[in-house]
Amino acid sequence: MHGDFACNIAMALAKSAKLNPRELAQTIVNALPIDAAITKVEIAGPGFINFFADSSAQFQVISHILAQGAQFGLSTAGAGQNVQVEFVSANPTGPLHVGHGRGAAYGSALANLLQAAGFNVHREYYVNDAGRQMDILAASVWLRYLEVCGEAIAFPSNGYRGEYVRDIGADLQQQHGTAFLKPAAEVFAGIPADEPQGGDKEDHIDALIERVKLLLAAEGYETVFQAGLQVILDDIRDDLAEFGVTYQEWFSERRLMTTGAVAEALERLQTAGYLYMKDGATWFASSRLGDEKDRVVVRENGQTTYFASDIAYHMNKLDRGFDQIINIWGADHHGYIPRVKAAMQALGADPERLKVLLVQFAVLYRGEEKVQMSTRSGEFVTLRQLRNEVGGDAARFFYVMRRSDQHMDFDLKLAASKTNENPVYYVQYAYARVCSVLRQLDEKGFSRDAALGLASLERLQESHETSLVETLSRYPEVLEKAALQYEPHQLIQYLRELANEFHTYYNAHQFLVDDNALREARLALIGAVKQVLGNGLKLLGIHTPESM
RNA sequence: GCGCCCGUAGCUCAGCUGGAUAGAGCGCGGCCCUCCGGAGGCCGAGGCCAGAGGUUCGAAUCCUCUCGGGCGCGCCA
Repeated sequence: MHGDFACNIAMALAKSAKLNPRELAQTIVNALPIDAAITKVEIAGPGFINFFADSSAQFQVISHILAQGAQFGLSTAGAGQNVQVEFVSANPTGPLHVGHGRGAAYGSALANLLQAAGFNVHREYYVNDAGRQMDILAASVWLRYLEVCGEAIAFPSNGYRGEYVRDIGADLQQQHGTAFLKPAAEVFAGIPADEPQGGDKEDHIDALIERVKLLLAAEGYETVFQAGLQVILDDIRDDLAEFGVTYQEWFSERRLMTTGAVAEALERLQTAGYLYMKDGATWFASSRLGDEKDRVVVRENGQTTYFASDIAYHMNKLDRGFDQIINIWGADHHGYIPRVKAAMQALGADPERLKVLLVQFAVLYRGEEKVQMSTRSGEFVTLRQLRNEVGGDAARFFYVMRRSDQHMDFDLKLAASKTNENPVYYVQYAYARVCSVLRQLDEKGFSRDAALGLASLERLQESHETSLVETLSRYPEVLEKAALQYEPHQLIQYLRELANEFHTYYNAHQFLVDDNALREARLALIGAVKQVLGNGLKLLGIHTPESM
């Protein structure tokens, strides 16, 4: 602010010292040792102590940045702790939509940040490939398949109606011909009416699922099920990869069930005395551990619940020895946190090891107009459409630009625009501009002498230059703070600030001057700017174009 | 009804483990070198930080209440 470093200790201690803050500050200043790196100490305002650093000490950061390159800014704050970051984890029942996009951009940026801060990061996607929703998908695929085979189907109102389901049904027909064909009359015989016919859509679809399983038998059902799962999961994987989001592991919920992990988790809860029977179901006494009420883990029909899988999943995470477990969830799941923490506690683990970060939904706009979305009718904007419309860089930038735990308005028109209204290009342009200047070197017949630049840094006496150096030197602390507070948007704020200072400098001074020492010093400075912009953008998963 | 989150410039948002004159982008009104890329820069107008109390030397920041908005309260996932 007012000094290179500021200190408020005099005000904080004024009361217990029974002195007024400025007097106390003076006493402290008088007692300070002399240090060559500090040129001046001042008392200001209500009692702040401001320290001014020697400029040559400040300039050293340029040499550090250029020497360390991509390593500059990395810290060891994480001390090699193992952190698992689980994010997106959308049900594989359809393509990712824009809501998942925010979790993807945020989770991926956060994971990169944590890694840069010295944590050992494990990125994971939890695949909900078990449960009723997947059965509904399998049934939907099969019904579309029957349509392709020529059967007349009244498609259930609660089924997955998206086009992609038709495609999967058609593929199934291509690969297996009529192997799974059954007459429509047989499929629907005795099934309770669907909602449009005055029935209950849930009863209707559940009965259909039972019928599909019966008619296809276990093996046939598995084929249809896998056809749907694999196509959709591959699509999600490709989609995320194109968005710059990759994982160390895709963790299957089904695997938890088939390996007996769910049963084992329930046994452990049983042994610990947290399970009881009521109304034919098995309940977990989560209310004893801070939850609002107890939760069912085994349904009356003998099926375990999603929550039971999640208990097993978190037990598995604990067993894998992660020091920190980070779950990134949609904000609509916030009520779910206490029961998961309760489960961890019941399993004998410290619930503090789990950190749940909530991502609020983004509301889409095209200019003034709100984009309506509805999952049930299959009318939603997919992440892929978003990327096609605005580009991956703009999408990531916009998603991460705001605090993740706050609602955001996402203006597609603005994100897609290639004008100065769009903040994405602002930062990239600064990077490209430095590249452009460096290209100009040759054209102007200058040759590079990096050593001369580093030896001439004290020539950088313009106010633009000293403040740019100050901003560059802040990068490591910004990075570390953004990581430890799980707030990538702090990094974006910083990069915008750095880009702004660079653009201002660019407009105020010529870099390619005839004075060799000054020119090289300036090139060293803007080279450092380029490096820091590049390091930051890379962590955010945004490209660094050399020209635009 | 109960619980969680949020109300900061015309708009979108930073700032929130208390600190100096509350910031940025867009929009709006002026302006910018025959010179490295004008996707840039400079200047200006624009605020009772939703409202009311409280704690404190000091509150946008912490506490309480009111008003306004979002979300959650399944043997769904």
